[in-house]
Amino acid sequence: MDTRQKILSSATRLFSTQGYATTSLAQVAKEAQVSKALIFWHFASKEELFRTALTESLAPYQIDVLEALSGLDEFAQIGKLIDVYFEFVSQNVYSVRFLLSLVVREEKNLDDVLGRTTELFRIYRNLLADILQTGCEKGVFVTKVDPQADAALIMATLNGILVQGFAVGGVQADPKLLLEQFKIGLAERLLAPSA
Amino acid sequence: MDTRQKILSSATRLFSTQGYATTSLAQVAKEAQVSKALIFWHFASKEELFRTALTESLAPYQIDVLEALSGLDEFAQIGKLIDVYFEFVSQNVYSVRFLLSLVVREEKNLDDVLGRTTELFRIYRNLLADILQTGCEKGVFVTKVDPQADAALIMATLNGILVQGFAVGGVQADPKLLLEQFKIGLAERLLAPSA
DNA sequence: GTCTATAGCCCGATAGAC
DNA sequence: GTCTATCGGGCTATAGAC
Repeated sequence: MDTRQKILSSATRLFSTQGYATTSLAQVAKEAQVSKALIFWHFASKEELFRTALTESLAPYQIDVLEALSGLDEFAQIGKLIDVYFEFVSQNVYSVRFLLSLVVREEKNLDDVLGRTTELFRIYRNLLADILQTGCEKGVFVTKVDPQADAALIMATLNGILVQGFAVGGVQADPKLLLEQFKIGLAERLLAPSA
Repeated sequence: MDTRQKILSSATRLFSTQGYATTSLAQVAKEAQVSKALIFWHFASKEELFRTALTESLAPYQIDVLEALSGLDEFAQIGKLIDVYFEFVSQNVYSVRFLLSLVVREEKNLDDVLGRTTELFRIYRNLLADILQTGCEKGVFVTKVDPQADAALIMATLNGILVQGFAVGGVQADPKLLLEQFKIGLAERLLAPSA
């Protein structure tokens, strides 16, 4: 890994756990094992480093899940989608936590960076809504479904489980367990008595 | 409002929107219309100001909902509990957002302050679990229920909706709408075909 | 490209007058 | 209780040698 990348990955890790203001360039330099001044050779300012780190850590974000869904019935597709979402989050804890902290605080003007995320979010939700609608039309789901609203609700639940997973403090249940419980609930609601 | 309170309320507002590190005492002083030094007369350090602000804004947190629940059947109780939770959050957006940001970041050693919150959270969840169990035993809920897990799941969903409400960015649906959708789903699952 | 050294600023905190 | 003035330190960013 070249120096620029070393700086970037250190910056990403530190910014994501400590936030922008709390993280000093001295800290980044130390972790990346370079001098402070070198950071300024690669990046014009702390802010540019921040934006670059954020953007690059966002770049690999994509949900190409379509092929994984083929051959499954609509209910299994939803289950798969949920699993993919959580696998994705687990593998990107740092930047997910990072983005979440940006959302919770009203930090800086990051609408441009956050835009990429909300777009992914929207795509994912629409995918979910499509599956719900198709499953409903096909008769796979017996219950009446409001595709858009229910998709948004599923996303909300997933995010809720996710956030509870962050609260290391104590009360929270195991996210994996909650996830399974959630799927059971979905099955009971969507597939209903007959199934 | 006396000076100490002015300082505290300015601090709460600023800390909650900007975070601890990003907020300077100069800023607090300016907003509270006092001098920086005066802050140090009332509070030993920035950290003490922070903890005091947090604790005091947490003090009114209590969910005395028991009387509001009496006379309702178990399903209505859950609905009521959900409404109360959201009303509560709506009326405390600042500090809720604040606490959430503390959870998302691994900021400082706030386990003591956060403890109060997690305790409330646990109480609320247990209340929910109790109602679920009672409703199940009474036969109000037809579906098999795992009280603890399902209660945690309901909490997760509520929090998820809440977080999505924070993401002002654009995609999110109206929290109130999601909430209604959630209740419908609960009804379909818990009360089932007969009811 | 990488370093050391340092300028210049803002912060938290203190001293001391009123 | 409230202020002004100021300290020591850490920060971002720059200058300049190698």
